[in-house]
Amino acid sequence: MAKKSKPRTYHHGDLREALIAAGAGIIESRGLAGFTLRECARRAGVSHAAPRNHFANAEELIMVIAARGWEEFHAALAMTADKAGAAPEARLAAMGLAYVAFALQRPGLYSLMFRTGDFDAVRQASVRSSGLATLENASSAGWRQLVEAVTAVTGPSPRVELAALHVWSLVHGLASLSIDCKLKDDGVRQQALDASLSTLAPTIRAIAQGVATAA
Amino acid sequence: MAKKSKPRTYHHGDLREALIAAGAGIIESRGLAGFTLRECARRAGVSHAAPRNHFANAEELIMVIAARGWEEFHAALAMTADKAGAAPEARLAAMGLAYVAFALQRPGLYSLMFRTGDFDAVRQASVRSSGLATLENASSAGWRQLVEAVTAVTGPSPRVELAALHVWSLVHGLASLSIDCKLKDDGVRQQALDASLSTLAPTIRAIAQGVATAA
DNA sequence: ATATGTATTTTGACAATGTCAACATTCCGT
DNA sequence: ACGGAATGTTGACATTGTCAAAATACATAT
Repeated sequence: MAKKSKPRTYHHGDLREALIAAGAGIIESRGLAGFTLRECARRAGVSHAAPRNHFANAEELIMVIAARGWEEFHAALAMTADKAGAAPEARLAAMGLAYVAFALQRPGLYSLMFRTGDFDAVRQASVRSSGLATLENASSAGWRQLVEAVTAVTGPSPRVELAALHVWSLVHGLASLSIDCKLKDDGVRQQALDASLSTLAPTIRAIAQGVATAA
Repeated sequence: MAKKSKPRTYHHGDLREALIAAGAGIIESRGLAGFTLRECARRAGVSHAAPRNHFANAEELIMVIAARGWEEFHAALAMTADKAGAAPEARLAAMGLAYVAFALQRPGLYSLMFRTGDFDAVRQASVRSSGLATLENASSAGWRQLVEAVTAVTGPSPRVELAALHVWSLVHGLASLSIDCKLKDDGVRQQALDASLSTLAPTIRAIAQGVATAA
């Protein structure tokens, strides 16, 4: 009498994953504001207090979902980086495109990933939630990935991180503006993204070298 | 028996403004997640259902607070633009600094302003809430302001809006990353902002002209 | 294989919240 | 001064997150 096709470990199949999936679905369709622990339980076919055995509170489940988002995100970017050739500039541009594409394909998840979370409250209760440690791991792994791609373009420099931050701000800003409906037109967004990415290489070289580009 | 020192118009002083102020205070201190209509009422010293006479629902009050945020934001940027000299590049850089400064000084309000809101649901009930129309007004006024400042640097071009979008993405991205704690170090942020702004002029000229900058 | 302990789930409860309807109070124009 | 309209209060209801206690299914030791 498990849910469907998962006569897994215990009583009900593995509820933990079911709850994560349910929560992710809610967040994708209705956004974080529509997230409800009881609705997750309903979708998983269990009683309203069942989630408590797997997550100390609602916030913890949300954080685990965010961590999964980071993992997926990181994996998508890594795949893009692999597929793209070795040409540094093209690779960086491809990653920028993939970045924004991911954000627009899963706006709810992406927004959640960047939400100011109550990390401390969660760490306190995160002994059992193995997925939580990966949140900062996946996040910082993505950052290293970006720094690497930028370094390939600029060459080594103590200011590479500033250049990488420039790139990150640019793509994150464009993605956020698009998601938050401040930028509605798809065509304009595509043009803006292309334009920004095509001018990226000289800019980050200038930042890495610590001088302004020549006008 | 009004609240404190405002024997204003009606029964209780003007509750509308008191609720807006209370809500803004909550959002600044505890974030949008900590916002509660009943807490607003408490802070204003009225009963829990009193807000209903001024706002159809909680969302409407939130939207009005966001609209006020946009007005303040727009005013702050306009003042900066006025103070800065006529030199286009310096003016644009000053606006960028002011932009990020505002976002960091009022992170709760700034985040709220960029939240994906349920505009339609509010418009439906926004007959009486005069402040709501200003939300999109102030937002688009800020946009025009930015396009103008960018045009002053690039000269007129059909692609000016793409360049302006580049600038907006950059500062919004940096501000968002800072607020969301993905960028913790203040010194690094300041350096990154300086670096990005100092390379801005050539980049947006390149975008406006539709060609990549020379490497 | 059976008994016992443990992990998991359910049930029931409580406080807090948003929203509504009915009622009470205050204000304003006539 | 009076009556209607604006404003505020009270009480209620459904929903939610969280907790404690009881009930259930599983796993392991014997």
